[in-house]
Amino acid sequence: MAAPTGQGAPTSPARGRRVRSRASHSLESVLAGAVEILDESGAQGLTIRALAARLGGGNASVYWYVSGREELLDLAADSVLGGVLETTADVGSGDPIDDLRTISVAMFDAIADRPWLGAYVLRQTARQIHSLRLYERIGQQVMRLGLTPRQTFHATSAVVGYVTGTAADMGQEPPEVVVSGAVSREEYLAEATAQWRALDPDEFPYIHLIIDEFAGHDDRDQFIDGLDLLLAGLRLRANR
Amino acid sequence: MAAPTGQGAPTSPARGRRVRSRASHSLESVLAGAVEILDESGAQGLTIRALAARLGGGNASVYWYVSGREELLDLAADSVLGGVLETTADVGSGDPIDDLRTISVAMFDAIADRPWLGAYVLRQTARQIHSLRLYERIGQQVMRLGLTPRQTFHATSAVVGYVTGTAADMGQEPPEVVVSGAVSREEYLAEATAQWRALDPDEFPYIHLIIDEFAGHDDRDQFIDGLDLLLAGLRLRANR
DNA sequence: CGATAAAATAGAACAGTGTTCGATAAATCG
DNA sequence: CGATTTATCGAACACTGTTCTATTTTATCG
Repeated sequence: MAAPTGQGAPTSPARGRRVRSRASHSLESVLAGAVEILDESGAQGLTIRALAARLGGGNASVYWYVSGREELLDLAADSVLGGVLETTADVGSGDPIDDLRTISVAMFDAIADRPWLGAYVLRQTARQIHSLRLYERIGQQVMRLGLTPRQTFHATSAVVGYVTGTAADMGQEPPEVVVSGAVSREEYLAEATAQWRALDPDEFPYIHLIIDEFAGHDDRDQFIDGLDLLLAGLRLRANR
Repeated sequence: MAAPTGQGAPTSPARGRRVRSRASHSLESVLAGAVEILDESGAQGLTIRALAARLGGGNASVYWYVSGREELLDLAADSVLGGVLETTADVGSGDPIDDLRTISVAMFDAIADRPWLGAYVLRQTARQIHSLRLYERIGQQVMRLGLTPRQTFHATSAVVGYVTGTAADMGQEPPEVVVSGAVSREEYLAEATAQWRALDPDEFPYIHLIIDEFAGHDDRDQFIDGLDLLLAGLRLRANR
């Protein structure tokens, strides 16, 4: 009745001399298939039926490994974050704020080109074990700054909030016309900036000041620049 | 469900006086109804049928005012942000960073108790006029710091990213069991912290350091504390 | 071994969704 | 008044997540 939603790998299915008349999955293969679909066609493209078809089985089989679509998305996001955990496994021996920066950038990179990820990352740590560990790892760097528990908690939340918020914003699912390929990404951006240029300069001085920057900006640079603002403020507080 | 008047004989033109046999809407009433439903039952509760029923008309009528559900959500979110725009109308004559703080907090307050808002705010400025103006207003405060266009753009994006990211995170739609009322919010939180407390202290020192803070924390305080970190870093850069 | 229980798989059906279509009523205007 | 535009609405379509039940495969154990 209860599906093994936590971590347990179902007993190995890979053996058998007889030809299978039924498909055979595992939590890992289900999540891998989900991530594939998500990467290809976004969160909207991940339907239970599409996933079942990719796995070569029936729809209902997915529900053996996952309680529903929501948990599927949470776990798929969490599985990707496992990669970030590995990438940053050895971080933690340098300057605390430098280490914080390293982890944050790694996290950003993971989310940046996965538009679907932002919305499901660090949502339900009860079922997202990798997310929890990543949160812990970030918190540990902040701990080394010697602040109070309260300050440590707030600073960690601020960093996580900035990273996920900015990454989610930048990795936003493009409109369907772009996904479908009817309009190229460049055309779409050109039209957006054109619309901004048409705004009244007296009413929108800021937009007009930064429009050229916007038109040719790099998301990653922008993210890191903002992150450094936050970390500068944090360093200031730590040295007080 | 039924039409307000005279559903029995739709085509009968009632002798002396005309009887309205059809509902009549407007974009404003459609968005207002949408916001009502969103406030009551979250993004998942906003279905076209539920909205049409509240407006007392047919489903298809909604599509006269809005291209689809996606645009409906974008516009509903934008209409709420109009309130923030009014609240902060007179901001802009004090210390730039203080003003930035004021606007950010106003924006946070608007999103905080509207779990659905976070995901749709500042998404499609092409159709979200209030969002665009709010973005402009934030940018104008940053402009006053006398940074380069590039720095101004990055700093503005950082503030917006932090505010929306943190607010969206904090205003997350609670699990269905909480929404439905099967489990109270306190019980849910108690269970979550209990699960954290059960973690190995050697492996999760950070979690154990902050668990008491987490259990009794106030979202708003936490948000403002983190915001001040970011603004401190910004002030540092401005004075350089 | 073989029987019995448990773990997995899958087809079909259910209730609900966003959206489109065509008909039609109401408002507008010459 | 008639003609045209604006707005409303029921019905239908294609698709969704999910559940039910039956069935197959694997593990357990006397």
